Amino acid sequence: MPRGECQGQGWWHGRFRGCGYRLTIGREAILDVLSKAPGHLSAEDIYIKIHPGHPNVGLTTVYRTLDVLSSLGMVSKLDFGDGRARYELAEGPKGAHHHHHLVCTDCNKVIDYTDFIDEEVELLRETEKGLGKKYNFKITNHVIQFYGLCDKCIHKK
Amino acid sequence: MPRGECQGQGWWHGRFRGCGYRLTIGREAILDVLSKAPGHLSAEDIYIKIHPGHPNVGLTTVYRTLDVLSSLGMVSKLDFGDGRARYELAEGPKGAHHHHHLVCTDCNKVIDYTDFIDEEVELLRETEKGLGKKYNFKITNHVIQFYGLCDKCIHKK
DNA sequence: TCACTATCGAAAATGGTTTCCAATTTCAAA
DNA sequence: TTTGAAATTGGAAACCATTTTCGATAGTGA
Repeated sequence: MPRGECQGQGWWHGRFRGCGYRLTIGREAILDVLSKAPGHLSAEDIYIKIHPGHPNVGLTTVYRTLDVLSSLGMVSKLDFGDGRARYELAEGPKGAHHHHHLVCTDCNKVIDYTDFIDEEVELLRETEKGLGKKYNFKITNHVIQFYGLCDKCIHKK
Repeated sequence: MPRGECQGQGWWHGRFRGCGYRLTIGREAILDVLSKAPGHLSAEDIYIKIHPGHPNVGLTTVYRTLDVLSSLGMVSKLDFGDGRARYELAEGPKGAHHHHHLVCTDCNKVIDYTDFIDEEVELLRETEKGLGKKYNFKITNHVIQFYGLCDKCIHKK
């Protein structure tokens, strides 16, 4: 994961070139899938979705690209505890679709919630600022997840 | 992970028995290590710490026990994104040592912070309540983590 | 004592992710 | 154009934390 730094603004194509990366067919295809499918795709999900139209894009490339996208801050890598990373397009803490996650520890169902987001984000922003200063961290991302049992799994046995 | 349900109160010994589990030497040793060492131990860390005094407790057992402890809510399973789970004794959202995490995505250094915890916890409690009701979730845990670059890694090229 | 489980450790298997490598593509400078 | 260095690629093999399997042992209640 070289050339990590480069959190500029701008988007997609320009962003890539500006950081010395090339926006190739494969990468575009991956971004395309991510922007169309509703969140939480695993590397394999993406690979499978891409394969019909781009049979020559390998799983390795998907992983590599997700890594790059992630280091550019364009994609968020999520972990719901099932041993398989998920990815979703990042939209910044103030983006219209910003959400947090509610994860069932039994069936691994994931609910995106946006309720309370405003309050959370506000608090988070302050916290981020304070922590960044105190610990000399350059904070780029946050994860808020609630774990528990979903409707079905509470009653299931 | 059988017999999942059993989030009673009480602690340790009584808690085990009450749920049909046995509190064996190995399990006690694991709880002991967790309660003494400062948080964030991986399964292997625990295995290594235990081994001198309990050479007959295998890594498998450590994993199994952590699983049980986790399902009993006595231990929190953490993920810092380095592909290796960490565990720490759970203390409940209101526990004296409750903290959240600040993770460097470059060197994987983890800082426990307690600043802002009060505000966070308060908001969290409300959110938890609201979400639980709205989505019919029985929320048992939450994760709040900030990711970024630590002091050293910002400047390290 | 007698079943009936829970539990055990070691070894093997699993499976997501990374690494390796040789071939290909891209792009800017000549 | 041509050219060469750097970026990128796919496939196979490696990696490695975690799980599963399996046969054996130990607790527990009757």
